[in-house]
Amino acid sequence: MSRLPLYSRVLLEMADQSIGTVSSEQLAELAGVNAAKVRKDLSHLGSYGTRGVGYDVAELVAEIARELGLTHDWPVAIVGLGNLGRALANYRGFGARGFRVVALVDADPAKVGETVGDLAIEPIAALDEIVASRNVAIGVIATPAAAAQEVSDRLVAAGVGSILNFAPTVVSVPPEVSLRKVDLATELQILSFYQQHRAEAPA
Amino acid sequence: MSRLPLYSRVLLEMADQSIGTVSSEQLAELAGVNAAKVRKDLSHLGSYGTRGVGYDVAELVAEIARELGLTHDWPVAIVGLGNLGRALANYRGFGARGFRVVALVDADPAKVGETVGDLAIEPIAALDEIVASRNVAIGVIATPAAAAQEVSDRLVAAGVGSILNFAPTVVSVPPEVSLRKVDLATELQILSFYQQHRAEAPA
DNA sequence: GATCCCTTGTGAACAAATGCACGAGCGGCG
DNA sequence: CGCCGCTCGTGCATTTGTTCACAAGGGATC
Repeated sequence: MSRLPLYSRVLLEMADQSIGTVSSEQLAELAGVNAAKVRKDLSHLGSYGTRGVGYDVAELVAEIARELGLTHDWPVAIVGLGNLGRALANYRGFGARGFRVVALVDADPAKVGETVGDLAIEPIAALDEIVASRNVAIGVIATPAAAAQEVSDRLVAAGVGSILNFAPTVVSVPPEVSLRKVDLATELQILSFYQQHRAEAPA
Repeated sequence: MSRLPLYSRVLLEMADQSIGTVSSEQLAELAGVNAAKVRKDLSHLGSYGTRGVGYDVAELVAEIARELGLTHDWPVAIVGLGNLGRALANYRGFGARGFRVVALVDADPAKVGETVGDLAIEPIAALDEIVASRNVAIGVIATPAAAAQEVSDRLVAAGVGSILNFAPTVVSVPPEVSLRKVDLATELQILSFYQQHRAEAPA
């Protein structure tokens, strides 16, 4: 389920505060979801709770990390070093747990060679070689919309298994490749939608 | 529905190409969804299609824009001018359609006064006054996780109607305020999840 | 103006996700 | 050692969202 990362984060905070045990009720409260949902989600991982007591925080953190595949590093490549790409490259939380940015790629020859964070920007022609030699598993697309599909195709052809798309356009990938998208414009428009409807029909 | 922004984008591209009319089938293809879903979504806006022909692109664009509240500008304030906040402030697609960044706010006195894009960073103490005088409708939180809830509370207290949260933490808002979140870490972890499970159980 | 083709709009089947409610089982207390 | 209170795990009802299938209806052609 897609709520596991959320639980993971909450549980890590609890572990920092040396909290040893947590009930589904507390976890639900902190994660902003229903308690039954928490229990159902966690029961899919197997049975890690103790009736009458709750869940062991450390054990649950470990179990979720294992389920999410966070026990080993995933090499990440960022394609497109415009505003957003640079911000992502410098973003610390990125590498925080399990994700290591191992390559920055851009199509603009003027940018190639430039250093962002502690990596040099490489040309897109080298993409195949980079993905293969550094075992890149996840490709991040931060290019303009027009380039997104082609970059995606090249990443997939090079053997990337997952793509995170920030470009404001629909990209298609073969079914065996995972795709997630993050779209600022869409998010804003959804907020605008609610705002608009509140204005039209005030409570 | 949350698919309207997607349709809107596809339709705008079509309008650029001087395409006058579109069937639900075509639109579905380009948006990567089911044709029946497109029709059902659009039927919620009222009846704007012509049987046997399809939908008029220009008319549909206008109708969706109206529904989404994109016919007038929404003033946006960005709080937190770290890596991500700066990228957002410089992001052009932001202001592209209906969203105008009217204020940049940061808690760090060292940053106040600095110019990003064409706006000066203002102190967080001025938040109330800024929101009120500039009619800020949407607040964007790009602060560290620890500050997110407090910033959110202040934005809400100041009268903001919608919040877009980029900080990797759960923030709660009163029910009359809309909240969306964008969380890079979560997206990566979801990709990691699929990657992990593909590795465990290869097709 | 009648016929035919095409696409919409929608009712109904289907599927997925959510939430409730309660039985099962563990720990603590007397 | 038995009872009691607490919390997990889960079957079931309900809601929400998706998909199918088809009748209704517009436009073109003759």
